[in-house]
Amino acid sequence: MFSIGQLSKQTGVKVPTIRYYEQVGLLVSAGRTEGNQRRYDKEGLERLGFIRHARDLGFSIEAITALIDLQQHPDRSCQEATEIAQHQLTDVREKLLRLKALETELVRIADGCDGEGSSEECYVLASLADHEHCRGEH
Amino acid sequence: MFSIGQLSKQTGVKVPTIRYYEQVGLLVSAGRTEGNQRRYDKEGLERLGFIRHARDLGFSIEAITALIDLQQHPDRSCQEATEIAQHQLTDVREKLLRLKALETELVRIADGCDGEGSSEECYVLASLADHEHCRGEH
DNA sequence: TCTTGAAGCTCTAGTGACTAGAGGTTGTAG
DNA sequence: CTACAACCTCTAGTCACTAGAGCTTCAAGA
Ligand SMILES: [Zn+2]
Ligand SMILES: [Zn+2]
Ligand SMILES: [Zn+2]
Ligand SMILES: [Zn+2]
Repeated sequence: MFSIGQLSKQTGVKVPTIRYYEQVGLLVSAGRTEGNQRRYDKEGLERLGFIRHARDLGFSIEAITALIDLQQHPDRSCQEATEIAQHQLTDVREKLLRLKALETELVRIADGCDGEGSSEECYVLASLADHEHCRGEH
Repeated sequence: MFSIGQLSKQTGVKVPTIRYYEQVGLLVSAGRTEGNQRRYDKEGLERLGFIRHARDLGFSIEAITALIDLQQHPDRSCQEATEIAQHQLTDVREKLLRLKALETELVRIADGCDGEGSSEECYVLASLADHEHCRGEH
């Protein structure tokens, strides 16, 4: 049995975050001591590892809840799991596209001024004031 | 003079968002009617355009506040403006790197299962359970 | 057995940048 | 003059935590 602190150390998830996961129904402790402290077993440790890894990959709490739910029913089809993963991939790709567009514009904007003039004639400020300066959409 | 709704239409910023910008000190109306409704002048319209564009480029409210502050003092050096832009660019690039790593792993994960098996033997779930499956860091 | 202090507990509130809704008031076109 | 769209303020909700107050428990050393 592990205390919440030991769980935290082993997974790299902060203690208040673990309590938060319990609050939203993602991870319940195996039980409590007489003094009301949480105790976890190996299963809890593994589940927190799963949560941690999925969060690191950007999955939402809601998605992770669904995935764990699926994991608890080994005989169910995993179709939903692939759908969730596909959705997450789509999401990441959309963000990538957006950020690439931003990067292009920001390079132009940031490199357009050496910061040695007055703010009146600053290319950074002028670029922000008018999207017409931009090369593309974003 | 424009009403808040007209300002909203011209800039594409929603009415409650404009009120929110006022609340955080970004955009104050030129005045109020007898009946307490906001009225904006051309300057307000331009400033909201600036805010909108900067937000679209991912700048934080705090950064935009500093940029507008600078804009109000045409004789000041624009060094801070370039610093803010550079910082934003760095930020975007960090996010890009992270998302690219995520994309790589998610492609592998999502393509690793056709969703037709049982959740027990699902590659998606197995990959989430163990970072060892991952090709790189993320 | 006692003491001490790290670690645990609950509860509330704050973060960023909005968004939604309730419940009431004003502006304006017909 | 009457409708009603648009406006007003205020509170609360979103997401995934994070911080802090004020208290209790656990475990190791004396
Ligand atoms: Zn400049
Ligand atoms: Zn632009
Ligand atoms: Zn599968
Ligand atoms: Zn991984």
